Amino acid sequence: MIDLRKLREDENYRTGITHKGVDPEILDELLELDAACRALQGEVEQLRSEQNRASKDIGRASPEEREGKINIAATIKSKLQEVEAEYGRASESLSEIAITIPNPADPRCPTGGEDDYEVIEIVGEKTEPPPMDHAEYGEYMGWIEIEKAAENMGSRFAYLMGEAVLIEFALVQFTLSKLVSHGFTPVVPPVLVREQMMLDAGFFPTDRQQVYELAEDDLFLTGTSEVALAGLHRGDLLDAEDLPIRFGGFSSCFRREAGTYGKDTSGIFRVHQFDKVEMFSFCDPLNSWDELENLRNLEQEILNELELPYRVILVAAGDLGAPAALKYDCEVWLPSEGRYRELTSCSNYLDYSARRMMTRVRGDDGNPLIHTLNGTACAIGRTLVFLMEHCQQHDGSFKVPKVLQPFCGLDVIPPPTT
RNA sequence: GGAGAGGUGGCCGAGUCUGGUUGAAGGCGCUUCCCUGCUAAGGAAGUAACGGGGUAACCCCCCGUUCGAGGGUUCGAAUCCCUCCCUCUCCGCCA
Repeated sequence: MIDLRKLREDENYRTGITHKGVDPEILDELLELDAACRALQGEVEQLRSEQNRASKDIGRASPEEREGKINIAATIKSKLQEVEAEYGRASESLSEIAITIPNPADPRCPTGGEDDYEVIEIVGEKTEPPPMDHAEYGEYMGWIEIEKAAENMGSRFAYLMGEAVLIEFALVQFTLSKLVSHGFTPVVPPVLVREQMMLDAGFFPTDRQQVYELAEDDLFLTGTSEVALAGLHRGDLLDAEDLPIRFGGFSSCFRREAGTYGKDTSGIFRVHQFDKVEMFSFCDPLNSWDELENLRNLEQEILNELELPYRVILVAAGDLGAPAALKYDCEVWLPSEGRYRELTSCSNYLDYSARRMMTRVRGDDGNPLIHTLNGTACAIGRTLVFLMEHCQQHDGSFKVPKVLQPFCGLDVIPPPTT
């Protein structure tokens, strides 16, 4: 959730929000409600103070005096109840709007939408399309079973099979061991969370239609382990010397992919379920921007070691998710499509999620909210897509990237003999 | 799924039956000071968070909220009532 005080005091904060495409009128409305709320809060608190005094007075009073004093307190109470009801209504409509306001975009974000990204860095060479795209190759190698998945589960599901599974686990081991060496604690988090968790992590209400819901149990399947990881320090007051606290979460991820009809329909580029290793950092607000660069460096290191050609872009304000203030995407060259496609990303949420989570750091001058950051270490399914195209040899064999070989015991996987 | 017990400040733990200066005894821990050749022991004081407001600003002051969460009863709730969440014990079931 955004910082209402900053919104009314800091012009830059406001423009950061409008850059995300929020109508300024909504912000004005919000500020009016906020002012009204605070005024009412003052009234309520003053009346409550009077009432508290009156009640305490009754406790001290002699039995003869009580009747009269109770009457006095009762009239204060009825007045209080009126104002309280009004305040309740006001603050409810305030938070109803406030929760929908995205975190302001950082000034470094390019303005505009999806196509207005800024290219930061290009690594490696664009390559020619291989004989088969990943979907064809996956079927050829017996790694991806889509037809049976479609019959059993519907569209956008796949069985991952054979050596692809070994490579998946090699990717997990490879990235997790790298993260551990950088001070990340590995986590296998629950993938079902309560609605409150979704709200507090900053995913609801904006992304609600992307999430699978188990209505019977008021639980939601997470689209990324980030959601559960964010809750790992709910309500905690942390010591600065313990920060940053870094977690590497491994989990399956579930996405409804609503509104993507017709997009990426072949293969496993975009499916309802995939596995992912995610980085998450609880960071001192003083150096969260450095931490973002750390996460980006790690992502690039992983791509470098997998020998994938990619570019890094700075995502434009209008294309950021609600909680992100700044986001880098690493886009890998997909030869069959002749374009870069998103594989990993990292972003700084600043205090947007921490505000609802009430995760703070002990300070000399108050206890400020910590900053949370997250980044993809390895989106496994999609990484396999890129590997299937880049490591595919002309004889149909698959050359396992060097860094993965120790983790799966494979170097060159021959094509099927039949 | 069935039966029972319980959730109080950084931690432990009273208070709940019998509602009233209880933001909450006591202990531990922590901070500062004193004592001590050093350490240990001992003595003194302090020690929650969040929100709103005052102030040029604050280490300052005022007010409010918080005893798992949300409602209710009452002039007044940690204490009484309802709903929910969580933890523990026993039984059942189970990877």
